[in-house]
Amino acid sequence: MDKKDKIIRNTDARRVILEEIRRVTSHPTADELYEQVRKRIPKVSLGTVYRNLEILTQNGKIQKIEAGGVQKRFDATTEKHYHFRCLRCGRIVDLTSNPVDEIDQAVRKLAGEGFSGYHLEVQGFCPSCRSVTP
Amino acid sequence: MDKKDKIIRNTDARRVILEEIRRVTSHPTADELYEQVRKRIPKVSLGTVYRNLEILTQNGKIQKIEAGGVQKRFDATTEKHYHFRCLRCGRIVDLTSNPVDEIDQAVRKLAGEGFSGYHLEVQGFCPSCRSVTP
DNA sequence: TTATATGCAAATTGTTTGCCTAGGC
DNA sequence: GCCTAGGCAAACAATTTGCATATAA
Repeated sequence: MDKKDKIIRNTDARRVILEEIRRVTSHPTADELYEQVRKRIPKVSLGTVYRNLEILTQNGKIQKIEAGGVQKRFDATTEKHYHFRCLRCGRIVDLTSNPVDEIDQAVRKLAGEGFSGYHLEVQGFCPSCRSVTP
Repeated sequence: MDKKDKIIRNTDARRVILEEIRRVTSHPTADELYEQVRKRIPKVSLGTVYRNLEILTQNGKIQKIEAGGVQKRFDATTEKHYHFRCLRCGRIVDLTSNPVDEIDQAVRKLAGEGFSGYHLEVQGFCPSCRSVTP
């Protein structure tokens, strides 16, 4: 039996976590959710919340907002450009091709003028990671 | 004297950190830089690297790639949409207006087809944070 | 000389994991 | 009954901070 065929049980904690995240539009953090869930299941643990958020994400029920990655990275280039992050090795490369203005315009159309900047991160597998076993 | 007028000294550590980050295009993490800097200033400390990266970022000499934020956030909406993150309070709101396809297209033009997804995060101050003291 | 910067270590913060028990199917 | 999930606490990883000393200006 494949690892992905593991049976996903329908537990209280899991159901309540999903309900609570669906109740709000605030994009809660793990421990904001923990606080909410605790009102309904007082003995739930933070570990359970993290484990279930991970599982729900794997199953496409929710999404983890995960631009960024674990460690912060630094960039000597301060001009506008975009980033490609490899989902396997974590490497970041610059995307410097031309549609900068195009994206700029679309973002402006989307967000108005009340913003100070934006960050576009394209994700996928970099060439060297694409050539190894999945 | 304003806090921002603090005199920035020209120290060895600071200069070497900046040189090292400029020497590469790999968007190093703090401890990758620490390893590099250590080759030239063996007794440098990781704390110094972090402190200087922060200062260099404040001064616009480098940029911290900081989509994300410290804690991960979760989203019950799995359809494509974008996020606005308030730089003061950290709140995230969805940007769901229409130029989704426009941005999609521009990203495709930018990155080709070899990607699995992307994340657009617009940053600024949200209305309630805009109305309090800077 | 004096305020800024550093080294070092300890503290914090966010997240993950091991282990043993509970509970869904 | 078996195997996935949960609780709890300890382990981890990344980053920040306090404090005494060093150093640029």
